[in-house]
Amino acid sequence: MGALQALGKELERELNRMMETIAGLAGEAFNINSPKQLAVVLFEKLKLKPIRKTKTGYSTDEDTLTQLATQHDLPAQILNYRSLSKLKSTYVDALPELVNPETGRLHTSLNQTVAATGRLSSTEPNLQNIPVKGEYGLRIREAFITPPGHALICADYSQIEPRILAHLSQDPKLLKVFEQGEDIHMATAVEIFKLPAGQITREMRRAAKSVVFGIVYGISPFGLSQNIGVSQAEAKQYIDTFFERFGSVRALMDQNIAEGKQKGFTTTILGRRRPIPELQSADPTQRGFGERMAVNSPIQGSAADIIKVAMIAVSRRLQAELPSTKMILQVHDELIFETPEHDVEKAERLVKAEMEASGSRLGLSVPLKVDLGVGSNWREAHP
DNA sequence: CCCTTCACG
DNA sequence: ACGTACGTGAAGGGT
Repeated sequence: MGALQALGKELERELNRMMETIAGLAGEAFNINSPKQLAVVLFEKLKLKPIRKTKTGYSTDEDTLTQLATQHDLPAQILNYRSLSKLKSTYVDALPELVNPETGRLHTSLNQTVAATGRLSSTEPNLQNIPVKGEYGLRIREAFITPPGHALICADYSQIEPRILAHLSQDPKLLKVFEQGEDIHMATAVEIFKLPAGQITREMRRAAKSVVFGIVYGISPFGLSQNIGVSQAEAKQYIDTFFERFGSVRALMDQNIAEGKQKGFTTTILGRRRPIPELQSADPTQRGFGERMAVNSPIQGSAADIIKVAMIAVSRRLQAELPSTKMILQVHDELIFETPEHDVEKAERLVKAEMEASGSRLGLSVPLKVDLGVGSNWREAHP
């Protein structure tokens, strides 16, 4: 974690430079970390158009500032400042303080009874939200290193939630995509844009990816339109076409909502229940929340079931066959191991095999696929 | 202590 | 007309 001290100094200098630029653009110095003070500068002093309100005032969140960036130079600078400030306070400054003096390592707590869907959660520190994007994010990951002679192995499930969607819905087209090892987002794009694969652009594939995410989250035309920056009408068209082409998915969503309403809870493939009282609410907004939870919980929760089954199987076999290889973290769809260098190849094979086998153990009708990465730090090891 | 924001899957 | 994509945890501001 010594690397983080140096990074902290660098970020401090960078943040100070940005603070001056921002004060110049704003015409005054103010606390950039205060949404309230920022709102005064943006919406009263500079007279920019507010996008939407929060409970306490005008929003200055990322989405808002991105839109305001077309009117003025300040919002983009604020966004830059915010992202660096976040990394510095939450990770670069905080993590070294939490290193255990006895072991010289970070030890998280994994909570099994917090997340309503059955996922684990991680606290003090949360090691499930360590940055993974951007120059500084990657440098934070580089600070997570192995002892000499050891390596990290990262193993993550590829597209686990869409695979579960295919299994739960038994949609013939989705099942075929995964059985044949096709690209789910390309296949979705082909369907919703009604074009051959050769004519699908990167933009179209990206939009299709958002549609799949949207389905898993309990989609609305508004949410999708916001996410991919098209009109609500266009977003609605994508969704309608998706359901036209993947009819069993709509049937699954309807069934999850109806059953949740009737029983008061939803269920995962291992029988874990999530109560959803909102489904019985008279308030349409609350009911909407409930319906999205009813769609998402069986999917997110079944993914949690699968990785937990895999963790038990992997840990059993490691103890018996490669006792020096340790499972050190779970991040929802990925497992991270520390292993002596001479065991890397055996450990990789064992981990991949057991993680992929947990799908068939639970009777999944689609294959699971695990990607592997190896390295001496967390950045290198990330697949 | 609540609110807002933002890091991850 | 209104609010509107799922699940978390941590930091900082402000009351």
